[in-house]
Amino acid sequence: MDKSEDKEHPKATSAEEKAKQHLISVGLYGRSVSIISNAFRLTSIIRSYAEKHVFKEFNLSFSGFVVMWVLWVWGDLETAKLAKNAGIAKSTLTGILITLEKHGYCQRLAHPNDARRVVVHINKPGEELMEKVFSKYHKIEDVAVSELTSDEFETTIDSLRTMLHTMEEFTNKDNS
Amino acid sequence: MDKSEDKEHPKATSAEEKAKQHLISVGLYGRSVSIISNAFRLTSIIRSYAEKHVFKEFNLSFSGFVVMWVLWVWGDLETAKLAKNAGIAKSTLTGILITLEKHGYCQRLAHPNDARRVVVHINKPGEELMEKVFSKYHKIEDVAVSELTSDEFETTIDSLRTMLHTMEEFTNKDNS
DNA sequence: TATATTTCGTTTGGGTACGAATGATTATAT
DNA sequence: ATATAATCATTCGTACCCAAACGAAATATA
Repeated sequence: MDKSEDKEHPKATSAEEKAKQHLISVGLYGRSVSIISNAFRLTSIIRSYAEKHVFKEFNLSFSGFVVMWVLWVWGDLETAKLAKNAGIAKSTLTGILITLEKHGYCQRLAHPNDARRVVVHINKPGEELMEKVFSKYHKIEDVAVSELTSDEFETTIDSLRTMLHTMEEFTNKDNS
Repeated sequence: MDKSEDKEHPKATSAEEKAKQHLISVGLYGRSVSIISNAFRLTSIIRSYAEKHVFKEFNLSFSGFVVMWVLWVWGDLETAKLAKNAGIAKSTLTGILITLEKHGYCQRLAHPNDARRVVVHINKPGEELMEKVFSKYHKIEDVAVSELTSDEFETTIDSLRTMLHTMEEFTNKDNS
């Protein structure tokens, strides 16, 4: 990783510059635009690349991967918590679980005490899948950060955690 | 914006810590995980909040917003370029344009020289929409970055641009 | 012990989302 | 000129995505 301190600032893309000029012209430009919209573009490009070059050969959608990832990390989970951790609606999870079960990656189990609830369990094929898929996916993450300096790397980790924490606090306020 | 240099590093969420411990246990932990997965979580939370609290009242999906945003910034655009700039497939754009046209936000026009092509034009209601929607949406962006120090802010802008540029180069290589 | 109320996962309906096949149009080759 | 190839947006089939409605089961109220 490059450690030089006089590294050039990366130029904004033409799309970013075009957007900025337009927003200035209508009096709506603010600096936060550059951060958030570039974060969206970055995650979008990583997602579509991973879908095409990693997930596809394992019959996984991006959300299917995220669901498996949560199960892999947390172990058995009820559907409500699984959906929340995966960032999708309960109703969406139902369909994704149908697909994942079809491939034998996980299975739904009856809750011992409550017949309404369902516990989702990752199967052995699912665990073996995740070891393969994650190590492939992780290489893309490594590429993405490969040009960052050490300082940029550490500062950006902190910034993303801070922004995440700010938004989690903010979005929890109107749920109460 | 806080400028103190001895600011506490934000703690990782329990999800991030749990994931890290699991990845260490299977020998797959790498530092880039923290950046990219937190970027995904951040954009996901901003997206769903904006969908619920901003876009919904204007009958806009997130992708509908992005399409309108591209039209607003770039002006008239052929469908292929519009889809590419919006980060969606051409076939997806067809459906989104049907929805947007239904609300009168934009319209398809015949290309003057080539009957195969279609030019998409933002209508006046669409422009008025974007001024209202964007200023509301932008407030969310401002909230997201509100706890960053000036240094974090500037460094993170650079980092995101660098990562975006790295991934654009990387993903263009296998298209050739 | 009936009967509301709450709390679950699932179904439903409308709208994305993609790649592949389609059909219409233009460009190129014979 | 006529056949072939290339290039468009759209349609198709499958999967995702959400909110709201649903039905089953657990809990609270009477």
